[in-house]
Amino acid sequence: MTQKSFSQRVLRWFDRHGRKHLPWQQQATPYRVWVSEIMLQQTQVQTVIPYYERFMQRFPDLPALADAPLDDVLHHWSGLGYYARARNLHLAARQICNQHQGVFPTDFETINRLPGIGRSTAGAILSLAGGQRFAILDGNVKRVLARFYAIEGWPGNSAVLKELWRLSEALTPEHRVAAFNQAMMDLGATLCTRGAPACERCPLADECRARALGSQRAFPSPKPRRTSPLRETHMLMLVTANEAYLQQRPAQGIWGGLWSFPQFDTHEAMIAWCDTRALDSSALEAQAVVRHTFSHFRLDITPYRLELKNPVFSVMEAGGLWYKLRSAEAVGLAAPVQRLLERLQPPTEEDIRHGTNGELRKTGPRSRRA
DNA sequence: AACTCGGGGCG
DNA sequence: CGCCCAGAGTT
Repeated sequence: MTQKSFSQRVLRWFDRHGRKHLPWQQQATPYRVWVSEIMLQQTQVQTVIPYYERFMQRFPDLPALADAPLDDVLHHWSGLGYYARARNLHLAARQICNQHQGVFPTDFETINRLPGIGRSTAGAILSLAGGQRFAILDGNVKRVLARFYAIEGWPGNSAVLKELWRLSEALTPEHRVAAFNQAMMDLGATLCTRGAPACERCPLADECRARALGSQRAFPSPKPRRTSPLRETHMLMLVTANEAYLQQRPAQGIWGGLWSFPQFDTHEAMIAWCDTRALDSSALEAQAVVRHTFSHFRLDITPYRLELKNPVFSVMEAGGLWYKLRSAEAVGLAAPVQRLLERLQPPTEEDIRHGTNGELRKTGPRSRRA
């Protein structure tokens, strides 16, 4: 598709369906666009709007922002997160007032050097507020372009990023740049969404390569995860001669609905749990760490054994059971829990004769949902 | 519970 | 240059 055809389609769509009544689109001065762009880097439009209104009421122009104490700026930012951006905003406002007599620069390089403003934000300010022909490349535009051209690779990779910038530059029209850039962001934010793109309403759909491949969601490629993060947990193995105490995990999340030992982030939390149930936490015996690997992270489990004479009623609560070690109960067990249960199983004389280690090994429950 | 976002800062 | 980070919202 030619640049002209691409931008015509996008602009035509914008005229019919684009957003034209956002607060920063009214009196789109460089200052107002700048503040909106910084807020929108971290938060979606609907959330930003009330913050933006309050911010503009308090800091209506560049001098108002530059003259304000940082604390006041942070106060108006609180709840948005990413407070370093508010600091940069304030710092840049002071720089503009000191070095440019309070007039927002209209030169790309000058704007690009201000703290917190990079290539995309500089382009957005100059195009949306001044109509200058500069391309942008925020997350929305990256997604639209990566799909339309089926660009392989993660956009954090410099070669991929360079290619996306090249495409964005090449597609940016000479005229109506503000509408075009706003339209590209709107397309990404409202139609070409990450999870369920509404291709049937997209003006580019019939030439979109990702759509032709039927794999819109594969673009842009996700960030490659090399070393999965290592997490830690502590499991309490409350055992009698024949039983172990298990709890059913919440239906949602890791090991949803499966049975597991009581689990704690810290050893201290485990001790506190024992103490409130009149269990002798000084008798806890730490066992060898078990490493379990998930698709996205590794989990180091530190098991602690606490031997009891009899099943103790005081630990019982909703979603708990005393698991009979020698009977294959029909409950789903998290994989590492099953391994730990096997270890708990004292070998019978028969096991010793046959060189096996307990009946769970032969007939133990599989990970079937309870 | 993982992923996302643009820019800054690090080695 | 490649990698990680801030942090609240989204999926």
